[in-house]
Amino acid sequence: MVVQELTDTEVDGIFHALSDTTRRDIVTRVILGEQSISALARHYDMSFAAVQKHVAVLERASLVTKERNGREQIVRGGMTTLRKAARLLDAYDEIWRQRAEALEGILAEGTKQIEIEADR
Amino acid sequence: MVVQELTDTEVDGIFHALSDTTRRDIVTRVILGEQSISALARHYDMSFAAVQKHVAVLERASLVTKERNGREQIVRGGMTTLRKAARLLDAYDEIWRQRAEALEGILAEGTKQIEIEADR
DNA sequence: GTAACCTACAACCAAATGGTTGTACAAGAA
DNA sequence: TTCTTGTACAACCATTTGGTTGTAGGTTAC
Repeated sequence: MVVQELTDTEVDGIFHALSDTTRRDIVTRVILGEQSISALARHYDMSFAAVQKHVAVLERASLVTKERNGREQIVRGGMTTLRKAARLLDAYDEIWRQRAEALEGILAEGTKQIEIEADR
Repeated sequence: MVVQELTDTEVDGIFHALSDTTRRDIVTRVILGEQSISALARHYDMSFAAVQKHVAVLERASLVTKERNGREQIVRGGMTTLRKAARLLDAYDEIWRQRAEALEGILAEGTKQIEIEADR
């Protein structure tokens, strides 16, 4: 499925980035208000370096951006990417509904036998 | 963030399951029409066992269900879980919009200085 | 019956993941 | 200047991941 100018690899990265509770929590915090990495790190029971790595994963997926401000690195939310992921999942729902409608149509016809992509 | 009767571990599993191109493709195929595992396997350049493992990952995340029919194992889409994931991502967008509105309100006030969860 | 097919599962492997500690360096504060 | 803070990055480690092959058992077809 091709949706919204995102490559498969990019989508892989987005969902991988979101597959960790700590990283999702970081996303929540930065969209509520940008934070320095060390400010973020104080919230978690792990080393600064570990949090730094989590932020790097999110940054690679364009879910957050970093911007240096003096000695601090400010992390902000990359909402467009998050929205793209949301719309991607909506697309599955869309396919599902279309298929449901198609099936209703077939049942309404009653006579024709249509094999839907059986492929076996 | 707590959303929709899903534990952190479950959400981890859902996003992890979706972080692989082959697995997303399997989801697409089964919501278009349920398929046996071997029928799915023919589409990919990897062993049957590898596809079996991918299906197992999706099943653990409740993104698909399996039902035996004779010697075949029929894979179907678990759309409710997919919808929950979509709504979860929508929730981030919701937070983002609320925050944007709050910031507008602050700017409109003009006089007060409000520190939003700076935490440093 | 035998043969072919579909599935399950174990064992194995290389690579990636998620954490750690340690070192180094720049920017602010005292 | 010196001290502290914030960051970057390398090295290391245990575990997980994503693939393989091989073996075994249950169905269906002939």
